[in-house]
Amino acid sequence: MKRIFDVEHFVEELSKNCAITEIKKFKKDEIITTYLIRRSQMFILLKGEAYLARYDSDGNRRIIYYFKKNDVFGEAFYKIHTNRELFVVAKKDCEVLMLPYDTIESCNKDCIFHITLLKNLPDLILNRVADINYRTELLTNKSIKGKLLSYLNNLSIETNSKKVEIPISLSELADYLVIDRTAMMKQLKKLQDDKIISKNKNKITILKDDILNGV
Amino acid sequence: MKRIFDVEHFVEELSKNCAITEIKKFKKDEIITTYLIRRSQMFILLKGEAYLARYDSDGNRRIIYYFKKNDVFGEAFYKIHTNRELFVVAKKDCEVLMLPYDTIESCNKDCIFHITLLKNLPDLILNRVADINYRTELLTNKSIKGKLLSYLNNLSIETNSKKVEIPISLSELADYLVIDRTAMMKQLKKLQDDKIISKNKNKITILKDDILNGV
DNA sequence: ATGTTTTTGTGGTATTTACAACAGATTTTT
DNA sequence: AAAAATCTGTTGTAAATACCACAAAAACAT
Repeated sequence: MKRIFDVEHFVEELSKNCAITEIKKFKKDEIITTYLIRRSQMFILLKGEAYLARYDSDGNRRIIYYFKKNDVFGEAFYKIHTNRELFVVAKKDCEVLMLPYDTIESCNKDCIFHITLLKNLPDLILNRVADINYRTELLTNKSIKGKLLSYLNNLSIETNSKKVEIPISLSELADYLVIDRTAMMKQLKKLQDDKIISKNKNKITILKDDILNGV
Repeated sequence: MKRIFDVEHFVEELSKNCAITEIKKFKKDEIITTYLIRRSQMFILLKGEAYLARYDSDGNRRIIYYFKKNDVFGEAFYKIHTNRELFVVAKKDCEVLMLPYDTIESCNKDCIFHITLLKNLPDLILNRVADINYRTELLTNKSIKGKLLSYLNNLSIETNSKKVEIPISLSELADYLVIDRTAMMKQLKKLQDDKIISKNKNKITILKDDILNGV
């Protein structure tokens, strides 16, 4: 497994050397940024959790992504061609590193902070891309059963174990897979009835060898 | 709209100066690469069309992405944590630039080819990310109607016109939106009955002002 | 030009899913 | 420690969707 550069740790050590670094703190539910206009800014989440969401005209919230530590975000990752505003909101108290594009490169040549950051930025971005691709692949399943089994199968491979623990709440999982929570519960029950999995709260044991068979 | 660096044009002009550049041609239906093992290679599509697909044990093909000119792809964009192989296949005859990671930076310092490429790679990647995010956002719609209207609305904003032409076949669109084609046709018909759109083949006119309202 | 493949289009039906309503358990906030 | 909020779990029902079969139109290949 590829080791991920830990921005938080690195920032603590080196940010004092750099004059233009800006770290902002956000309380739960505060808006970190929006994607409506170009800001030529990138953000790296140092602490806490956040999500990217869209609010439709009925006030319904649709969550597009959950961001975790070391995740990179900002409007640079989006085409601005939509009339609905995207918000990044702090899910828990957050600490965010703000990176204006233009100054990323223009900082003092000897600034070890920016040199190191620049060197690691592509990896951070690629890591983020892998996350997005991973989710997209889950979403290319047409059925709830397919989404669930793909998700569980991936978890199982990642942890190299048939016993997996879903790291988010089942409510969030339903959001993440873009399915109705209660419909998901029914499928989870059916998977238990069919002896494909066993389950206790968010702890799930995969009982079959190739659960993706026939999905 | 951001101008995209055209790799094909650039390659034609400069690749002769570089010894390690490799361009490969693929015939329709040939496999360009797989994502099962780490290859430390990145690919840029210069000509033609390709798609990323997964084949399940029943031999069913599930298309994850369609790649177009200037698109960057490779296993670097994926976590390798799945036991199902991903293939990139030429949809039409293709020309592909192959970039081994390690040599991207290690080529002769004066090689203008690699210097230019390196400078533009982040943009190419970000552009690809925007595409992926765009699709993910479409897929976060729970209903066929929502997916269709989001898609049409985006097309309309992009072209700044109420009359849009779907650039792919309706079959491919259904794949792209991960919905059954015939179910999609029914929704398209319903949208016409409800006077939200009018349609002739793949030419669609949006009749309402805010079609996303209530989606 | 002719046969082949792909695409568009429609209708029927079984299945899946979303939605609503609710209650107890668990977690978080005050 | 109490109150509030979130989460898990279940049920019933209406609505949406996938799947099947089929035919005409269009695009493509020989």
